[in-house]
Amino acid sequence: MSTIKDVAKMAQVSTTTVSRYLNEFPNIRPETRERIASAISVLNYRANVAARGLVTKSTRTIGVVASTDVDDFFDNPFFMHVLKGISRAAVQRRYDVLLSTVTGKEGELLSNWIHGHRVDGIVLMKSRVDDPTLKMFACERFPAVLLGRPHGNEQVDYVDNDNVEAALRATQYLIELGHLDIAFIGGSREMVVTEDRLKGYREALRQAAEPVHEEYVKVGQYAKQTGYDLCSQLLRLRRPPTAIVASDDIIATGALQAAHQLGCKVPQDLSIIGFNDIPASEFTIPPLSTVRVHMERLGDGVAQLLFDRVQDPQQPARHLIIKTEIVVRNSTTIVPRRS
Amino acid sequence: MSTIKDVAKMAQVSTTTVSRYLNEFPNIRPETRERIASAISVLNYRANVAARGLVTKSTRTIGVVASTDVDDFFDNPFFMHVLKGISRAAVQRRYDVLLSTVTGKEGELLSNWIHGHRVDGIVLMKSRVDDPTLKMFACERFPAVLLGRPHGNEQVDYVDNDNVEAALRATQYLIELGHLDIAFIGGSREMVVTEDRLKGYREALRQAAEPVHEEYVKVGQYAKQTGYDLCSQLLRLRRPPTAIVASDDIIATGALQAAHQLGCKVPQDLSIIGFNDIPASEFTIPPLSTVRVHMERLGDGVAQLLFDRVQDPQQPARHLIIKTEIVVRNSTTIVPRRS
DNA sequence: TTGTAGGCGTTATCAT
DNA sequence: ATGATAACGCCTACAA
Repeated sequence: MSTIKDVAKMAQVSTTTVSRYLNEFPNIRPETRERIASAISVLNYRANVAARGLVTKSTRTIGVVASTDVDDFFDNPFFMHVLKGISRAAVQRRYDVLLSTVTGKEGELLSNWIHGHRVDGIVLMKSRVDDPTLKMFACERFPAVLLGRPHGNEQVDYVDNDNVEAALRATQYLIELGHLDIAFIGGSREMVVTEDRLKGYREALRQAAEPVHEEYVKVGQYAKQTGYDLCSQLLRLRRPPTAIVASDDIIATGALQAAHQLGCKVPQDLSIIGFNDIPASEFTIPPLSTVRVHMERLGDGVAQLLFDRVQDPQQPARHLIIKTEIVVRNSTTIVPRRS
Repeated sequence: MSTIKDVAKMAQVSTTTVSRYLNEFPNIRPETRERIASAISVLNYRANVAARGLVTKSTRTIGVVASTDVDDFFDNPFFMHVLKGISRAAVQRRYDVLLSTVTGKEGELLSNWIHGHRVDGIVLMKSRVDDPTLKMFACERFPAVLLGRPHGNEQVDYVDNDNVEAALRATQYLIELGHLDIAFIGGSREMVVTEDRLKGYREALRQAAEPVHEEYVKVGQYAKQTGYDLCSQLLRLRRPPTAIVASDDIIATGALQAAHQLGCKVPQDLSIIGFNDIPASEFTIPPLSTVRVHMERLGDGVAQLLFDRVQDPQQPARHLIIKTEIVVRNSTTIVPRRS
């Protein structure tokens, strides 16, 4: 493995000049430039990232940390699409992406990355209601962007959907179809996104002057199994709901399966609307009505904000809200006659 | 940001001792140990990765490069599940994962990562039939593992499915159902995986003494659109096939859609079998028969081989073949009567 | 058990 | 337009 010294020696110049060449300084004689270029190509030289980072204090790397269970992360197309947006944006700017999923001790990971100068900035995926890591960022003044929104009014950059509004509209849509017994199933209430969507759901009911039946509100994890379990429970209720708002397509998918197995026909007996519009939603049985959240745009936005902040760490916090829209497919219809 | 010197000063010891503490050397007086520990915690110190890497020549990072289109990568659950396996294995060993998707100039990326000492080892996802990057690894003797298999007999570690065998069995299964007009649709023939599965398909036909109709063999990209397009083409043939082997569930999904739109009933009019058994395959209309490839195990295997090689770069090349199995759902049935 | 000093490969500061 | 030299923060002989 050759170093800058080897190149300098072969090109018969000082390491300084080689360094200048590498960093595209203007004032180098074309002749010297030539010699350096050919030396580099002969030696197949590439700058040592560690050495460079040590002095420049920059890594040209951004970290992406998903504070979720590994399965919930990789199995959920939502995250993968956001990740795609981030990755694409990073490649464009010639940055690398460091990826990590940790549950529990994300604090330690972040400490290592931040204080260990491992990354120039961090994307934090999914915020919890009471997120200690968020406080870290605030204290550290380290470039970071949140996917989702903070629960309090912390000064962090973030990109989020209009979740409250979206859930409100989704529920209203069901109400307009004549549904009154509408249930809500979601992931952990520790996630802000769950709270927000639940809030929109409640608000729609309130505006329609309908009561919220607490046995209609159930949560678990952001996984298919949760959808399956909760839907089963709902359908076994004395008075089962005629419609369900699922706070994630993955969950809706599980609900679909449960309904099917319990002989409950969707949408005739039960309407289901999901969230995200993952590709699979188009192919479920029946195709799933859902709230489209523009996953890649979220990723783009997150990357955009992050790189801006890396460049100017002092600027005031910025927020980006991506509008959603309801996609009506075949899992929702007008309310059935009560038997 | 504090350095090892700050810690040393505060703990009233030399940096050497602190370094020893960090690297868990045995001979440190409990008393000193205490002082160092508390200094670290007060200063919230973490070792600078660049500085450490500069001297140790290790990064505790593995690189994952997908030499595919960004969309084909992130949209395909196959890759995401493999990535999950890798990520999990890396976390266990306290390694970080650097992720990159590049099309075209993967050579430059790999050069930078390898010669720039950016990673300790590399996972290369998907091998092309004539892959120059593979030759690079061979020359560089850099720790690397291939997901898929090399086309020639290059000396590289790799993990792969028994693709030829699997496609053979899948096709045989269709033949046993009475099908004779069996088509094959797949991704690019530049990928070894496509060639292997095509080979198994041909072999099954050969063993059954059936001719291979070349108009029944069609390829495109590993994307849903390809499945849609190719299936449409096949169904418009003078004599359309009664069954299709799709070399990826994503492609099969597109085929399903095309059949549906053209009024061709699956499986009554057309049997389709896919590859991979992605989660969505269970929920397509109808649920997809497919070849299960144990995606996460592939990821585990890749990581296992890679870390072994990082530890001992000299050992001879190893290969891991993960057995597949056919999962029969509802997209395949006995051959229909020819009208 | 602990400390001193040199070096890892690069960039930055001053010179020339 | 180019060089000499001193950091950057850590580890590792070697010494005590």
